Amino acid sequence: MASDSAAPKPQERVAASVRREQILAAASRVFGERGYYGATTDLVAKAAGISQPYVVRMFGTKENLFVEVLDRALGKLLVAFHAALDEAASKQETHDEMKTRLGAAYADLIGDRGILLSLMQAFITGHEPVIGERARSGFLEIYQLLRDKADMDPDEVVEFLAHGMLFNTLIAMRLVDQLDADDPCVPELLEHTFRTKLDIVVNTVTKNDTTSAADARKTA
Amino acid sequence: MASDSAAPKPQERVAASVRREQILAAASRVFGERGYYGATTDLVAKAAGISQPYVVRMFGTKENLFVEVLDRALGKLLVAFHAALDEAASKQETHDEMKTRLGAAYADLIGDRGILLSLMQAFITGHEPVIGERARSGFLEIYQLLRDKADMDPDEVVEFLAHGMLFNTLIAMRLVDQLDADDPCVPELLEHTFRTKLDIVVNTVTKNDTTSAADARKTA
DNA sequence: GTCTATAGTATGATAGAC
DNA sequence: GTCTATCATACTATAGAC
Repeated sequence: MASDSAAPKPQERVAASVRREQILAAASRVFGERGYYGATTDLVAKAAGISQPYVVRMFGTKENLFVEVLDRALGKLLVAFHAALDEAASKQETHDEMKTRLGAAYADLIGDRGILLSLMQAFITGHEPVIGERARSGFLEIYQLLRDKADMDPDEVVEFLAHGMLFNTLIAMRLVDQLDADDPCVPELLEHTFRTKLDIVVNTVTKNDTTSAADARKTA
Repeated sequence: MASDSAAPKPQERVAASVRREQILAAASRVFGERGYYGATTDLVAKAAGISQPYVVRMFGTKENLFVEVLDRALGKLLVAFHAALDEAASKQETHDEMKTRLGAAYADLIGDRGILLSLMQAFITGHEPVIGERARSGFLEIYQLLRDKADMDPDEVVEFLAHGMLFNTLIAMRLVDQLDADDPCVPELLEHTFRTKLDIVVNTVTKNDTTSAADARKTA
């Protein structure tokens, strides 16, 4: 109800590196919601509170902006997994404890819908030469990290990734927000997928949820 | 190399029901590749070999066309699963044999990239009121079919769905086409995901692959 | 570091002919 | 059943001022 508070018009001069991150965060939400083709540089600009030509000026092309959004998401994911593994190692946790920790790190990261959805959008854009290539190499990087640094065997990694993809889908579909639905299947499916009580699921998933991309559209 | 053979200009009068199916098939490919926002009615028209206003005339709005594409995909999926279950029942197969049969039916269906990708695009568009609602109810229908008619317990269903989502992602990402890549992880990941030898995977996945959406774009 | 103005193109949908 | 013509809007990217 707080008017258009999500995208305050800065209009002040800000260090390029700061502005860069603001734009990337806004672009994650817009690309996540509308996909590579459907997102517009103007929507990104509005979500970031700056002018459209400035977005283009800073990133050159829409394709390049998307690739940078993807790199940022993959980077955060790799950093989170490395941190979780280091933590598990330092505490001499068991293999299963480490896997739980990895799952928690993942759930925490994709609590940011922009990150989650822009990753999914990248995977679904595999036919674009530049984006597809980066998506594939990023996915393989994660596979290798889990197999080598987390010491999982291939079947274990596949299991882990498969559940991650189902997480992604349920959150993207917004089934998590449908708990009040009349269908008793919804809580059943969610509890069995997330293997934990529902209130924890909802808290984790809803925590970082931002709606700036939608705000920008309404404001437009 | 066969020029633009994929989208022959019909120009003849054809029964509306036939034209309808042609447009839906073309729209599946276009929406699958470019998403709901990024697809255009003109691209759909070109892929179907008819004029853009005729697409709008027949389906009213782009949103309605997308919903019909989604319904068609969900319908095919449900029919395929029901048929697989009936077949398994008539042959008095074991629970595990039935699950294998379901997996095969799924792999066969998503050999059509248009179906696979437009389903994924629908899931990722959960924030659109009409599309999101249909995507959620369709997903729940599949969940219930597996749990009740296939007699799986919730954890089994989740396991089945999770692997399906990983299938989807790997195919969408076009990792399957990257077997010649220098990275030995690719075949390893694919073999463990699809739990079968690679040549079977590739044959199944590549079988129905059409490129008409891409053709339409080049022709434009 | 950031803007306004704008060029050139593409968009969804309607009107109306055949 | 299918088209051409067209309106009003929106797109990416560039030019150039401050």
